[in-house]
Amino acid sequence: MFKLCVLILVMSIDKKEHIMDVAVALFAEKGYEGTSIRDLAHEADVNIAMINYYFGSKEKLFVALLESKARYMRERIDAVQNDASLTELEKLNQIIDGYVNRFLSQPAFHRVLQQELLVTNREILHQNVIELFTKNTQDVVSIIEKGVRKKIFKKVDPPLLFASIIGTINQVMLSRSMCNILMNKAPGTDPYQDPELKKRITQHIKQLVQDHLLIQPALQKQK
Amino acid sequence: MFKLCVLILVMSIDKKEHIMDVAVALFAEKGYEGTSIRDLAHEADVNIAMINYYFGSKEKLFVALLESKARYMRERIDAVQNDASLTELEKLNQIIDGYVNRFLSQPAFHRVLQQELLVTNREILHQNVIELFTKNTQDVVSIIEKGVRKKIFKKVDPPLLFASIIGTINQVMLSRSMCNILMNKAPGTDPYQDPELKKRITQHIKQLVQDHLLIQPALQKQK
DNA sequence: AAAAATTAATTAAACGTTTGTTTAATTCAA
DNA sequence: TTGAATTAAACAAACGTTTAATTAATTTTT
Repeated sequence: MFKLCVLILVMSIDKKEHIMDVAVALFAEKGYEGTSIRDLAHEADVNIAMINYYFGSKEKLFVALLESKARYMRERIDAVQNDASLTELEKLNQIIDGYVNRFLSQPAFHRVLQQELLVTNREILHQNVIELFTKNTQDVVSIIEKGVRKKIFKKVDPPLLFASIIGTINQVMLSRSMCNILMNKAPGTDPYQDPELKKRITQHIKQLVQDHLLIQPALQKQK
Repeated sequence: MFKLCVLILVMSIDKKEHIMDVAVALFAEKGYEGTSIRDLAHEADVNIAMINYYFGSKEKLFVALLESKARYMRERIDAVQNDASLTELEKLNQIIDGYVNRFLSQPAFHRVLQQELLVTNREILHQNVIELFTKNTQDVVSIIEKGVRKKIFKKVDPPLLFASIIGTINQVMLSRSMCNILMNKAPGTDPYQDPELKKRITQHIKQLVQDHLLIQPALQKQK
């Protein structure tokens, strides 16, 4: 009874968004192809026809969903990059903070994105995400290279270091049960809710990057 | 004409394996749900009914495929772990070599595995892979912890360091185009064929881990 | 302000495809 | 001649989508 009331309230605000929210959750759980419109309609408590009425088709719903939620990805690194008052390491640290925050704040959507990237065939998203990723990679790489030129950083493999940063976060988010194992939590719980997790991940990555980059880590630590 | 001959030759050796090989390639490209039995039959040049004749069902084919190919994952770390003649760092280095070799040697199957892990719903594989992953995580973690106790390693976050190792490889293999960007290659080429890639990844990860773990990296390097 | 007209939202039912699977007949090999 | 391998055809179920009818909301007219 209470659930019904909440549902009606939520739906009255914006039915389209309600459908999209349910879609993200279902796609994350079953995959895009694995989720039928009937599943979605039932779970969102709307008629099957409403989905095509609002979005046109299943694929268009998917695209709408991506464009709506992917905005949090588009926030570029420009701001950080052009801030002259920051050292290269500080820039990297801020970028790490940004990625961890964004990725962990929307685990379901993140999962949908990852799924889509692993399906080479479907071109809808691939192109867009790749493009964004290219830009981000180049930005981070150029920051690292600048640090290397300044002799602040050791000579490293910049693109692969970027892969390590992103890859660490992705790995933690790959599977809920995997995350629970990594975090030494009970198998059933939802690890992404824990604010401690975010802190732990950022700390680890920052330390990892710092150790890898700085020529005299001991000295830097003291400052 | 030549292609047809090769196909017949390959099929005559073992038709079941031929179907499974084509299935891995298709699943990797389109996903399990996105690949129809008709797709698969056409691509493998066999009758649709043959797939059910050999495997019983689409799902059983999938399980057979996983069990057949996943063996390369099951090769445990025991051998390395119990070798007393190796230092903790050397053990980690060997483990890194092992993961990079195994993951990069079968990129298509690796992609299928990753896809499956991202689908929370389907339980077929999840349980098995999780179980294996747990064991491997614990093994690597205990090696790191031993190094910490021996005061060879700094006090780090062992499970997250493991996540960084695996995550880096996974990140590189997430998308062919992404890998080409990371490797600064032409967009069309297949990066996983390049033997230089394997070398570069292992080198990077080993250096990353070493920098993160060793208390005096400068001294260690000289030895 | 009430009634009528118009537009939007919602529904159940049916549409044509495609899905995985099975059948029954046929070819092949032992 | 017997059993396995292979085929084309048909199967029911599920898929995304559309239709036509109905209800709700909004605007226009009186």
